[in-house]
Amino acid sequence: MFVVKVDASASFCIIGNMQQPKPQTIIIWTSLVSASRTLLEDIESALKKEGLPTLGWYDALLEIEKADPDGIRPFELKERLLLPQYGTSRLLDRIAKAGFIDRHEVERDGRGQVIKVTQKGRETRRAMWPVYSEVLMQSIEPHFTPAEAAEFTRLLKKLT
Amino acid sequence: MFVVKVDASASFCIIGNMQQPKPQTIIIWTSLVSASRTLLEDIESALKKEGLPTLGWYDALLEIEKADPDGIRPFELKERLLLPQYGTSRLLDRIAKAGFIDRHEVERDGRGQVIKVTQKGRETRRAMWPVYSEVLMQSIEPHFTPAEAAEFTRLLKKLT
DNA sequence: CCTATATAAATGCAGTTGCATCTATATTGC
DNA sequence: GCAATATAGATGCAACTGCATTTATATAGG
Repeated sequence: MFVVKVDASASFCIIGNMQQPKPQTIIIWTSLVSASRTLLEDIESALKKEGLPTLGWYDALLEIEKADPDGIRPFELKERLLLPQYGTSRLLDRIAKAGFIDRHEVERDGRGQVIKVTQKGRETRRAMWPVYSEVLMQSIEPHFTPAEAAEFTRLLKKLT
Repeated sequence: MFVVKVDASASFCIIGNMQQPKPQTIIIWTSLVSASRTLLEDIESALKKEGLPTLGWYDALLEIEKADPDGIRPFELKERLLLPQYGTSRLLDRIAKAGFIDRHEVERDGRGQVIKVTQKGRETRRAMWPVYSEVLMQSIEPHFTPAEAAEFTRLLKKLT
């Protein structure tokens, strides 16, 4: 469930002499959420239209692929994707069921496993990129001059 | 499932002579998602810590409250919150079960209903605002001068 | 060596979402 | 007035998420 609305008008929000956010702050917040939500939905819907997996799978496949040829441990993947442990475990279940990764036992640690991407996984991720990047290009690039893009990047990074 | 990773390096992404996004575009995208995701999580976790409902409820309660005293139809709410019809229907179920809204029959249309906020709903939304706005202030305001905030707003709005 | 604790990963359960469909009432065109 | 269609809203089902707990193995301390 996403946020779109914030109302800071006096009648709805001012309580005693509590410090209030500046109007600009609220505009930044709502525009930020609405921009990322829209982009996200556009990308997911383009992928779905092509019968391709979701962005979550893309991210996971990319990280696993980057770890080639050694493979990657689920606990490492979880840190790189900023996912909870159980989320990673189940995501890997689904990706494995689709045949995009293999799970291998690991030498020195009987608790663990090593994940490696399959050829099919590589090809699928590769097929996703043009769809994914197309939406990014169409939705972002027309709006900014190079100078604006640089400034935008600088400002966005302050939030992270 | 959220996106954090995009890789546009040649080895992973260049396919034939396909047009590629500029590096800046990808940085904008990833920073945007990661900033809004972080903020969202911070706000949700602050609300949860206080035993308050989620942001989705906040938005809905606010819109319903703004429609006082006439109330609002679910199909109007759905448009204002940009939620799917079934999502709205179920969100209202849950909010009603918590006693934050009442559903009334509507005069001229036997299919429909009118939603009105209850006193308890009003109080709950009011209690959420300080928690919500506190995170916004702390996470956003320290990073920007007024001029930067204005420029950031301008750039963000281009994406919507 | 053996118990206590820490780490890797899986899982049961409840809540939420997306999708498709269904029910009920309204509106339109004949 | 009546059939066809449109609109308001609910719901069954499958997939996904968060939370808490569980299983299995590793490591540390005595």
